[in-house]
Amino acid sequence: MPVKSPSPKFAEETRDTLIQEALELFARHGYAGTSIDRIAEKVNMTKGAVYYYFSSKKEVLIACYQRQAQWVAEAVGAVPETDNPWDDTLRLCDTFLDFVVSNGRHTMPLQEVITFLGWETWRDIDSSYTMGTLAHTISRLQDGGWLKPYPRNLLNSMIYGVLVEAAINLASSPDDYTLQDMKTLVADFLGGMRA
Amino acid sequence: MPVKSPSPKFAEETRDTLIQEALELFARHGYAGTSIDRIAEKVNMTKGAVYYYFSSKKEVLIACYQRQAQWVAEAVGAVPETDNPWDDTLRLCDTFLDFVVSNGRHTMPLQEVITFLGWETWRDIDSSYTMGTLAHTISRLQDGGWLKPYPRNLLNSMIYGVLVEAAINLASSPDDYTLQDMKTLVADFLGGMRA
DNA sequence: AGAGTTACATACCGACGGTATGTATGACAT
DNA sequence: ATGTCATACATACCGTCGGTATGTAACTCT
Repeated sequence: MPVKSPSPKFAEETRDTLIQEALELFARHGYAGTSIDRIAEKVNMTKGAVYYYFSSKKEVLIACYQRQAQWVAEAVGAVPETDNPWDDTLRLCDTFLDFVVSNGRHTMPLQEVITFLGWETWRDIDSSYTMGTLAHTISRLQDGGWLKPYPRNLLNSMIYGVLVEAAINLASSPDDYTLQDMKTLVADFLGGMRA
Repeated sequence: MPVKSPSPKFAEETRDTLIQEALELFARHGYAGTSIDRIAEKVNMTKGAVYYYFSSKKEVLIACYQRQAQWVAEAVGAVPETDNPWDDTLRLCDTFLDFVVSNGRHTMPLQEVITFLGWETWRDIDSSYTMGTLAHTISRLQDGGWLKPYPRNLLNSMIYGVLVEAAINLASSPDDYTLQDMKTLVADFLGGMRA
């Protein structure tokens, strides 16, 4: 069997495609339903190669989720900031839902990531991405006195939680309601917390 | 080795303790972290015995979750119905959160159940228990014109989703906020949907 | 040209989900 | 009393999977 040239350039490339293909398998068949062997097979390698790049299956999941979180964060981070933090927050939520709906087939369900990574690890990763952006907007709301005086962590967790919940429902629902229905409900949810 | 008398009375009893012990192991060590062998060991039996009562590990999970859901449904179903559906709904939510907080150590995280059973199976089970009770209250709200005109399934899914999200956060949060904080937020969430 | 590092492949282990089969026990019909 | 049959398990085994240890070809550097 021919082996690729041992240059760090090729190695990074290999690692990159590894993450990409693993993410697709995780998204389609779930974490438990995707074996390392199958990931390796998809990139025409063996299990040993995967374990050369990642020390465990969990590490593969982490890398995949980091990439996924980065995508979401890029979409959400592209929302421009105006002088009205309330409208900014609403647009951020809408953008998040738009992204998840349009990319749902190629992303891993958050609940699964949380289950297999554990709550803390997940939160550590996510706080650098989408949750970070969201927390910033929420801080603007709170500092501007737009919201009732909730504890900060409660706000971040639950607003993000509602968005995640909305995303999951949109992804798995029949055609009982539309994306617009969901956006309206999320907006009303925020409205209920307004000072 | 002595074998128990093959009477259906003993068999039901055995199945019952099997569910009980499995539920405790699932709650403490998670689904993936609990092997059938370990469940069998805890009831002084072997794997074969477990597979006599359940056709798969998933079936064990289903049985355990049904029992857990029944407990929650009993607590939530005990909330009396008054002529004010709004207050009834709020009390139902509070009762749900109370129960989850006080029994959190002995119950399986919902996200894990959803992950391993799949969204549809979970919903099929849950609709007979807590979600059923909740749907009834929500229908009263909607029929009484208390709520904005959302699609029914959207309401049920998201309100329950928020409760589940709240429960998960309460179970895994540090002491950043209190149960009362969470109840206030949930109440405000419902307030945002008021007509 | 030899030594060391890189980028994999190969072979193997233990744990686990699941299955097939054996078997002691009691119920029941004769 | 005895044979038959279902019950309630135990035992033994298989395939898969996560993980590890080791081998090895290719390239780099001296």
